[in-house]
Amino acid sequence: MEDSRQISWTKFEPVADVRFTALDWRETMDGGQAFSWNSTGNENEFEGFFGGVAARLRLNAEGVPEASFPECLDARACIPKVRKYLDCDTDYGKMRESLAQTGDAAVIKALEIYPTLRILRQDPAEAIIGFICSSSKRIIQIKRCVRALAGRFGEEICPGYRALPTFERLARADVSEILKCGLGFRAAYLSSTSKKITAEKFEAENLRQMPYAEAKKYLLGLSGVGDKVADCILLFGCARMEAFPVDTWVRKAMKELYGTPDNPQKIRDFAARKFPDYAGFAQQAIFAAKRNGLL
DNA sequence: GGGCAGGTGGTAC
DNA sequence: GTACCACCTGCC
Repeated sequence: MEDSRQISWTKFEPVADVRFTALDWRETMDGGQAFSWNSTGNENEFEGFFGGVAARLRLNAEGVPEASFPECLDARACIPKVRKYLDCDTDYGKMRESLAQTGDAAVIKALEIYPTLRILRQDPAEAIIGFICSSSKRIIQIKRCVRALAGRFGEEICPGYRALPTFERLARADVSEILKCGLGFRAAYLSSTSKKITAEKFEAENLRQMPYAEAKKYLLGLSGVGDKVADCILLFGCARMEAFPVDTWVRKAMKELYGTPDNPQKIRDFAARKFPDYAGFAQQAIFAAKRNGLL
């Protein structure tokens, strides 16, 4: 984003008739769902990209999300994309009601703390890239990798602004080039996965339609994608609310809250039973609350 | 300066 | 099936 100041931006305008609390907004944009957003320094304002769109997103005084775009983009065409990205057309009421019906104290309290939390609808392909980078890394480091990959291999969206690269482009790249983006041992994973997807002509978008089990099985066949990363891709890249990514923090939190054994498979089974259909959304709320010391 | 991080894959029982 | 441990790199 270092060049972004050189381009001019359109006026901020509302994205949709939805509201976020400031806490929920920051949690949604900067809580580990996506890695392409960075704070602009202004309160509750982020700058980044998704798909072929670069944008600045912020919350206005009423809690309504607003967007601004580089002038080279057609803002009229971008607004609906942002609306979709923020999952504004999904009614979260039903999901929340279903989770409240479980009577689980932790999820009920977490949903009260985060009354307007949403799950971003990222591209599956972007989620695959982001979460392959994520293993054993902190969010700040993952963001750097993602930004470097875009800078080095991505198509230009606007001068100084690049999208995340396609798998075709990454498949052509030498691993040593990918390494320069700070991926470390994940560079080989990303290279191998890009080559596999390109060779098979697999469309990551298909993951959205595939049955959950089938989509997960496919993802597990990719290099650098294990259970946790596969579930992150399914939850944040395919809006599959039943996906329940189990990382070290979730393991700890689940043990504390429910006394679950320290076994990812058992934790997933437990969550699926406890929160039918929406385990992933429940986790996002519970885990955010836990991580921020609010639960 | 050593330990460890929002895991995965390979190997050894 | 389950239990380790190496793997890059950067930050504490």
